[in-house]
Amino acid sequence: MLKTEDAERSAPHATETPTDPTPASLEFSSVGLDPVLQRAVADQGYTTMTPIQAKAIPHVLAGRDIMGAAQTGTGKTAAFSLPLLHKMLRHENASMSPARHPVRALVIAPTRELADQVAANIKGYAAHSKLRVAVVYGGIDMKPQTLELKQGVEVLVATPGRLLDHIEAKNCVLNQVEYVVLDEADRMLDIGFLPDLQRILSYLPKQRQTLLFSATFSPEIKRLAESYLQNPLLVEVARPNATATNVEQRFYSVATDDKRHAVLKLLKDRELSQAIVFVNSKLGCARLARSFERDGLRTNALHGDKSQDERLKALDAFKAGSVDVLVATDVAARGLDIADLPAVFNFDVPFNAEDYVHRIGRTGRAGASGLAVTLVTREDARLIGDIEKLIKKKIELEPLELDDAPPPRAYRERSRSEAPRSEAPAAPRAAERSAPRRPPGDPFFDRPYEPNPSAGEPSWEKAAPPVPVRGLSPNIKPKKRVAALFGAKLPEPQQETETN
DNA sequence: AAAAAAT
Repeated sequence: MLKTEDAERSAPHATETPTDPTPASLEFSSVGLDPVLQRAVADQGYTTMTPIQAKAIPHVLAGRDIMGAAQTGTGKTAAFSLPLLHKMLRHENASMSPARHPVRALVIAPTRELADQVAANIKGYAAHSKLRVAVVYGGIDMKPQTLELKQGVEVLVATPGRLLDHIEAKNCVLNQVEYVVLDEADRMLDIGFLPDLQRILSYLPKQRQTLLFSATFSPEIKRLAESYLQNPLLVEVARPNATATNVEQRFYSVATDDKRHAVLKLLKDRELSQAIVFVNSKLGCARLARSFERDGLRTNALHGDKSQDERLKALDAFKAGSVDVLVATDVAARGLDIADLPAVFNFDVPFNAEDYVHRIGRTGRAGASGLAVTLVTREDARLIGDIEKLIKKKIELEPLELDDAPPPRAYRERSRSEAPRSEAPAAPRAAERSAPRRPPGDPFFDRPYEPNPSAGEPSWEKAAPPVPVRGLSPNIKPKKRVAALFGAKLPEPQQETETN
């Protein structure tokens, strides 16, 4: 969410929706939220809505099913949680017995950390109300969660696996859920999550309001999503898959063996106080983190093979500034809100272009500026082409001049206790002394993708027209549709039973 | 070529 002065900087590239009840102004006070919520919003210093909030809140209040697309870091969580909380406060469910405590709103997220964060935000908005907000996810003891659920919660935030555990253990009652939100909806609907998601949805009433939010929506996912929505409305304030304009995106062509060196050099040259370095595999993540540690950087690894305790600690330490470099897999790609993060590195080019958008969305949040560096090897040409097409921006590959010296050892000399964290890492002396013998490297390959307007390909400036959301075509079953979408086989039913 | 999410 943006504060007043920031709001104008990220003016909406509005895609008008015909039935759009645009609020009178961008002030939170103009949409008539319950005073209890307005107070909570004010507590956090917010007065002005972001574009996605201004556009989505009236429709959510009006009870519409929504597919919401807006760039990363523009306040999607508040866009759905404030109006839902408002409705829950206004409409006390008279039929519900006070002895039972049915969940009324369910929010599902793709990672534990994101579920945690979303729950924390919603708790903030609900702070002055009596609504109870809980979060459940795997990797930690189930008992405290069970206890909390049994005492009753109105808003439940969850990751899919643990939620199913609780459902099947009858720890929570979901047959009176009125509102469902899929955060990072395109991820929740992808092949890996879909079976769990479908099972969860099968426990919910058909009659409900469903909200889908993400910064990225492929046309295929949009179509699939329709089958879970009733008379849905597409709310978008930027072309889907758009990257934030306040993030400087650089692409350097480097040799695989030079990548580590390149990160160290750029950290120094750009005087970056902190950065997330994304890698594609858990093993690579652990190795790179260890290597940075040997170079004297304060480093943590964050990936799915770490214990939940370690994961949370790594994230907290990074947020607190006691760690400079967080090496992470795509577990950290989506949704995480790390205030004032100056830079994101793609040590590996992500396999999915969508993940590129989400990764770099960790910087430049709430209108701040950010730097996104992607290291590109010759094997990555196709992936870069995919990204170019997705974000509809021309990608200029640049050479990166590396010193011939070995990766800087001067980092080692920097003691952990000295050197305030705002200071840039110490200069690598060896690197400074030796003249660069390597000539400035040429990009390894030609431009991977040039738009061809005569072939109907979009030009960089012109955003693709918004895709209208139409009704579900009833003759295609969602499962089949997914199989068709991905050209892949769905998990065989036997595979599930085999695991016992 | 992978990661994530239950144990």
